[in-house]
Amino acid sequence: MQKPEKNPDNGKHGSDFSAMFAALGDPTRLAIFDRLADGKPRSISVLSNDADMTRQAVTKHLRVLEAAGLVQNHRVGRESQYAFCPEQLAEARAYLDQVAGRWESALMRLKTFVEDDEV
Amino acid sequence: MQKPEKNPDNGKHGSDFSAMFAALGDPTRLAIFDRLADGKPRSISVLSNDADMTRQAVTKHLRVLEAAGLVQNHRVGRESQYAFCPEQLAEARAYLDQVAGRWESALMRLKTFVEDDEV
DNA sequence: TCTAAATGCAACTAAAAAGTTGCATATTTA
DNA sequence: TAAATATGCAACTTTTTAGTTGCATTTAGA
Repeated sequence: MQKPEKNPDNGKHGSDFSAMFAALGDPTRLAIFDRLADGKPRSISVLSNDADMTRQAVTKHLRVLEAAGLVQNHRVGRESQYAFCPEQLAEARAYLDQVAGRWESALMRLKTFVEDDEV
Repeated sequence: MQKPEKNPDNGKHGSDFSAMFAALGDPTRLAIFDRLADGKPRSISVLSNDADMTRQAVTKHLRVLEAAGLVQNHRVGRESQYAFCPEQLAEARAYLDQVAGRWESALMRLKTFVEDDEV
């Protein structure tokens, strides 16, 4: 069987969100993101100190988080500080809320249907 | 520089959540998950019909979602139906809410600090 | 100014993920 | 029962990701 290639449409639902979830989908990155949630910006060196990997690896992770819009970077002196960035987090939450909402609605419709059927 | 290996501790924060985010971090999987949120179980064939890839690829994606606890599977006759599973979604939402809460608290403390300083 | 600290860049390796293909098996249904 | 449908398993290729290493550059400080 060959590659089907059916969908000529694009855009729609949460296809954009997958990149953000992917960014959070690595334990190291999630740990960094979690840590930065206290609002204090931290340099690459500081963030590397308690990671079990090299500074370069941490740098790459930070760039992935930055590309996903989850953290922001700005250079101060010789160091590069990364800080929490709440907008994308809000988007992710809104998306998951929306999915959960659809699920709840579906449940509700089912319940109503069953009740109507029982009368 | 060698592998640092600093952290002998384990567990704590959101390290478990990274697997779930990783499961949602693929566009195909997120699309499937999103689609199943209407509560209707669907067979592998049905889900494969509008994916631009083979049935086997979709099967693998479904197993990843299942391993993450995001969907459930049960065999009916010759077909294998996958259905939405809300528990893990709730966990993800709760986790993101908690992170957002920490961020808000940090903001609040900063605001208070600045105001106190201005008096 | 000379050195140490913080980072960047590029090339590389290794491992995991995504996807395909071919074939076998179970289940409907004509 | 024979054909068609739905799936499973295993081997394989390709692409991406995670991580390291070596070296160059920039900045802070003694």
